Order: sequence, then structure tokens, then C-alpha cells
Amino acid sequence: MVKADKSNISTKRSICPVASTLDILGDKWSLLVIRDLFAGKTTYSELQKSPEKIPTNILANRLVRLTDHEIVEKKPYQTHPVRYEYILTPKGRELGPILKSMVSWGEKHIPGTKAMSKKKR
Amino acid sequence: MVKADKSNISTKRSICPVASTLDILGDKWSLLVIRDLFAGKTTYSELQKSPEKIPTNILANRLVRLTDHEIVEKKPYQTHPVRYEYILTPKGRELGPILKSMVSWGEKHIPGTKAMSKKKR
DNA sequence: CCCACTGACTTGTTAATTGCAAGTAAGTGA
DNA sequence: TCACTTACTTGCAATTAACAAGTCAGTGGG
Repeated sequence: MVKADKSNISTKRSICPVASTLDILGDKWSLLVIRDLFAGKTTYSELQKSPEKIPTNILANRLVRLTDHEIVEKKPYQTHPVRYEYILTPKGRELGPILKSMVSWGEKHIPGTKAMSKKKR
Repeated sequence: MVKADKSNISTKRSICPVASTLDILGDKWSLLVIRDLFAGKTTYSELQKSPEKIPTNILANRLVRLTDHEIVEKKPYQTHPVRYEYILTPKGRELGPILKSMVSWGEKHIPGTKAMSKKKR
């Protein structure tokens, strides 16, 4: 079990929505996990296989953080053996515009970047 | 002078525009500084006065990072004494949509947040 | 001239996070 | 029984961030 993490509890630096959003998602990995879930990945091992090679303990930590914030939901999709799937909640799916604007900005301003073809659904 | 920082040089984790954007802006403070510049603040001391109370060494570090990435430009606006202003470059101003989508998401999903009235210009 | 004060940072130190390598535990398939 | 997969944990070393204090140029007042 991943140990208690202050960042799990709601500690807002200010009432600013940008600051509060960054309190939840302001790190190098969280939005990448969300990007992958948008891209259709659902399991822990699929998430680990992304090209950015997220360290496994960080992935575990981010998944609990995101589920604490109800951005992601973890549910078993089979028993024997138990296997879990991670899916975006409606709240999580509404992060789409943030991701989309990052894709636009990145493609336009960072040479060598290329967005993947959009997944339907 | 702030010492050399690996994060200043371009180290892309992947060709994904989201990952690359996060390589530059994926932390708790960078986008907050940019928010303030959008809000019309221009000097180091004004940036320090924001309600989130950014540590002074971090502010200095983020400003060099952002100027290295040509998101922010630093220029003296007076001599005797020398005083600097930090302004967004066109590239930096194009981060507006990212900030805007964070405001929307934050206001909708994080209770107790409230965006400031939009500054003209 | 001396002193207090401001703006813009820098330095030192401690605390918190990351990143990496390895290890664990349940279950399957050969 | 053995090797293999999924889904994590654990233990450290290495980075980063946070906090407090200090620096340095310049200004304005007495």
C-alpha cells in the first residue's frame, strides 16, 4: 500500500482555480497518466509501457492520488486472478480541453513533437 | 546567478507534445508565474506578492527557465537603479488556452475556487 | 555623511520528492 | 515444479523544493 501522502488531502494554496488545479495536477506525470487513459489504456501494465517510462512507484502513487481526487476510478474487471482497470470519471474526462490545448501548444512551439492520431470514443 | 540547471536544456522524454510541454511547465509554480504575467504583473517583487507565496529562489529559478524557453522576456525598463520587467513573449501568450481551460476545470470541480475578474489586454 | 529602505536576487541548510533497482504475492500455463 | 505475468512495495541515493537569512546597488531623508 502506498503510504499517506499530504498531496492526497485537499490543501489549497489559494482560491485561484489555476493554483488549485496545479495542486492536483501540477507535476511531470499526472497529466501523462490521464493522457494515456484518454488514449484508451486501462491497466497498470499498459500505463507502464508508455514511452516516457514512468517509474512504477510513481505510477502507483499518481493512481491513488487521482482516484482520491475522483479523476480516475479503479475497478476490478475480473477475479481469478484479480485484474484492475483504471478509467476516467466524468470529472477526469473533462480534463480533455487542458490536454488538447497542451497538444496544440506543444506541436506549435516544441520542435520534434508529434501528436498521435486521435482515438475515437 | 542561478546555477546551471539540467531542466533548462531541452531534454524531451518523448516526442509527445503533452510530455514535452510538461517537461517545460510540469511543476507547481511555472504556470502560476505565467498566470501572474497574464494578469498584468511585471516585476519580480510583484510576482512575489501573489497569494501563493512562491519562495524567492524558486521564483528566480522559474524565471530563468521560462526565459531560456523564450516564454518570458526579461528587460530593464530603467537604469539608476536598474529595474527589470518580465513580459510574456508571443510564445508565452499562446499559453492562454491552457490557463483558460484550467480556470474552467478548477472552477467547476474544485469547491471554493474563484477566478479573478479578467484583466483587459 | 550616515541610516533606513526597496528591489532583485543569492546562499546555506533542512525537508520532501523522485528515480532506480530489486523484491513480493497471487495466479496461470506447460 | 518452474517460469512467467500483473500489480504493486520497499529501500536508498539523488534531485528539488522550502525556509530563513544575507547581499548588493541605489535612493531619500536628516
